[in-house]
Amino acid sequence: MPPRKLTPEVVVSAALALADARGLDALTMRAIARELGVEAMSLYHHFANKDALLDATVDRVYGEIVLPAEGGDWREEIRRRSVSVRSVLRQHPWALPLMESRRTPGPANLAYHEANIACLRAAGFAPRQVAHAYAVVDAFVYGFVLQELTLPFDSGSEAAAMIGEEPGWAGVGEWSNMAWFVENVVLEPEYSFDREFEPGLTLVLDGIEAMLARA
Amino acid sequence: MPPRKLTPEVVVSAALALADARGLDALTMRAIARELGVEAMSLYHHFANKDALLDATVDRVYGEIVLPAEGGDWREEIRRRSVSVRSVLRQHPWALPLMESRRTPGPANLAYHEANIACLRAAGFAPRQVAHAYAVVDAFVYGFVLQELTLPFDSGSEAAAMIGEEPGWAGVGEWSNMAWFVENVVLEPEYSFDREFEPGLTLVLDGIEAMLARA
DNA sequence: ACCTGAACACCGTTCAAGT
DNA sequence: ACCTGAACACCGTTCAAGT
Repeated sequence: MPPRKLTPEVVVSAALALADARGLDALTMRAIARELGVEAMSLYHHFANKDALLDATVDRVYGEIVLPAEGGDWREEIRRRSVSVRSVLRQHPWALPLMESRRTPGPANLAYHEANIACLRAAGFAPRQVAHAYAVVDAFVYGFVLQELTLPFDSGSEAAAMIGEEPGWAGVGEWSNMAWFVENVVLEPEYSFDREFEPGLTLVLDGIEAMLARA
Repeated sequence: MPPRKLTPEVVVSAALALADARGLDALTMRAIARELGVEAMSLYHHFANKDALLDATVDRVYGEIVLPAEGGDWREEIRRRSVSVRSVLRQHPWALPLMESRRTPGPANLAYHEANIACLRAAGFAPRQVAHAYAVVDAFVYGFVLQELTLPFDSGSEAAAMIGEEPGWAGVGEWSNMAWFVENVVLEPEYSFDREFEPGLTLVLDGIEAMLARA
């Protein structure tokens, strides 16, 4: 790495690239510094400590999310930004675990919240309706990604391989219902957990629409 | 700590208690051993490495979840287990971040999946309907807890305190919509993010019911 | 102002040694 | 079989020192 001038932005970029390439465990102060051709202690001139650097790195990830527009069709806007959240978190799978521990929202995080509230408010949602809608959509989106990232298999074929390994896994008895599920869903050639996202999101958006209609 | 006979179960109990008391960062092999009146290296006689110990500890948390019964009203069963998942994860706030990184489900985790599938199957769900319902409910529940644990404030009064600290936070301009939201929702005396759980869960369960009706 | 290098108090884990 | 103690290669972070 050429010794570019060290700024917080440059440090965060290096941290992001390192985490993407080698995972969260590899994200050490020494490793980030090495990537920048500098000593670990130099980073402390730009960030109070590692936590502050992680806060800034997480906020950079927030900055990649496509924000909903104010004044458009709220359903389409929220749908698009939900797809974007998922896509960003899949590009940086180390980021979600990190987000849970940070409690000091950065500017991009705040801008994200601002845009979402603005979108729903402009669409005529009452304050309480914004609270309900926002909570349930975000819960679904974050929770779905969390499941995706944790899943021990990505597709039917990988699941089949996993079952092949576990001796007697699909055997009747203790886990007969899982066996039934695997056989009739997971092993279907067109199955992929991925595909549960769209119908789930639609279900949630339908629910919000129904809530509006009731009011 | 009296030097009880060391077994995997005893070690996991110590790890759980330590994490509950002092958080995930305090959960080191040395600290767990100290709690048991033993040396760090003794733990390696019962677990291959720290990861294996964490796997077992996470599985113990899964074991605390109240499982849905097979044959009851699926809505009530799933509702109750969802409330239980949330309650367990709030008792062990360090567990959720940990779950994301573990990819080898333990026996309690498998039993949890088995019971959920059994419940929906017994209620007459087709395989594909089980997949949809399960994905969307779990996404909502895990995602909601994730938001709860990450939230920088727990109640309106804490939010008010936070806003008081940030100079010009509620000022118009850049974050006017957040200001509107805080004023009209967060600062309402009866508001608490907690309360979004029940309506959100109801919305999701209603959506599943509607899906069944359409089939 | 910005970066360094040695040092400190920690980690997880190895290995050979004790009982 | 089960536990120990020293050691190794790491951490984040301090501090005093360099430019």
